[in-house]
Amino acid sequence: MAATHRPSDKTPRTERGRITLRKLLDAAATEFADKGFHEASISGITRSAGVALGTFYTYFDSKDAVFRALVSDMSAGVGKAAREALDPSMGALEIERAALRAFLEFAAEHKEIYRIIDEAEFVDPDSYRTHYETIGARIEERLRQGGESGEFVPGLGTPEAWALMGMNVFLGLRYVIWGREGDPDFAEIARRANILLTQGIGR
Amino acid sequence: MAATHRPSDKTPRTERGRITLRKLLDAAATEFADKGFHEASISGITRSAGVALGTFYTYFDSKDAVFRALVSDMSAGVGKAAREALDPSMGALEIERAALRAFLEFAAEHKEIYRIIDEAEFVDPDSYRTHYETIGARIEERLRQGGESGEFVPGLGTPEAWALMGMNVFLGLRYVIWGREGDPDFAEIARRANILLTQGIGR
DNA sequence: CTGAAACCTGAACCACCTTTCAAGTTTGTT
DNA sequence: AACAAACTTGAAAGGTGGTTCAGGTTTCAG
Repeated sequence: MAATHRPSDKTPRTERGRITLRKLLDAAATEFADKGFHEASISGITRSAGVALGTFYTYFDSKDAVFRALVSDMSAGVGKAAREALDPSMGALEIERAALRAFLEFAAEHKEIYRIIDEAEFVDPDSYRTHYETIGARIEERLRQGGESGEFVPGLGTPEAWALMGMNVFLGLRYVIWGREGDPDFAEIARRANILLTQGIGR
Repeated sequence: MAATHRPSDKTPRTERGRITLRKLLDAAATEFADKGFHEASISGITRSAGVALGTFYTYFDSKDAVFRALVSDMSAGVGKAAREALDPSMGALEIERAALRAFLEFAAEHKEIYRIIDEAEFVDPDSYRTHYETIGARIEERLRQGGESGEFVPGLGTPEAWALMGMNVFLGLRYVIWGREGDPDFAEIARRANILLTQGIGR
């Protein structure tokens, strides 16, 4: 079962324990998203979870441990959301447009997740890297399939996958996290990105 | 002159002062890059600069202030490097390839800079945002000019500029910061990204 | 019902670090 | 030479917040 980072098993054994753990995780997600890892405090987390300070250590070994648990949960959540938005009956091109649109919508819905995953670059670099390498590999596989079906040019690989992923992430940064009054909507962004991706910008 | 964030003028007035300031900035860059903002300590910075702890506060108001000074210096450094690599006599397409290649080479040469700028997202969000918005605006302007000259399709704007910037940043992350044995070299990466950008991946 | 394991509590411990400051040294100008 | 301003020093103040722990309460199997 969802083994944490190291053998110390703090899995709750009673219903009460499971409820407390959930309250702590939710409170931690909010606290980390609001204040960032270092400004966040265990006492803030336990206060907003409504439990005593010491209770935290019944479920986690350290502040780092709860952060890692969150990143791993959330990274899985992103993957799940992406998978659910994609339908293998769609054409390869359509899949990429749908993937970007789903990504933007998911990010808008869960901005707190994105702040936490981004901060993992500094708090828990391994998780951060794994997160992007997993997504990158998935994109690369889609490009390969598009190449086989003849919808994409053949020979697409890792560089193209990372380029596409970077496109998507930065469009998310600009239009979701930093969105401005009067910005085009997500569908329009996905459409323009898709044109760029398919036809390029050259004449 | 490089005014810091707030009026407190700590600019050195003697040669000795300028030397000490430089030693502190260099030491701070290394310390922040190695350990990250929060793990880094003022005493670590002054120790590696070879000055007493208190000397730090002759030149900076706080730990945040030295970090801000570094981000602002480095952001300017990136811009300068980019400008120097580009020659207006090149065609629009060639400019984009040269820009990416210069970016990758600069990043390889100054990995510490990139960790610091990335961490600014959490330590000094305004600088971080300004950094990317400035670069984004510059790219957008190049796309517009390429559109006017007929080398690019017309109507390119902010979304395309951010998509292109994201491509470049993620290729840097993957091939410079996380580079692996057997990866293609920067010229090859820039070439493939350029093809993607120009012709797209559609058939 | 009963006892052991699970869970909860919060004061106190403790390690660490930023920032201050009063006293000393060096630099540059008159 | 002489003085003021610039600069340096490092001990200590002052805060913060992660982590521990001994003692109390709740849960649940037998």
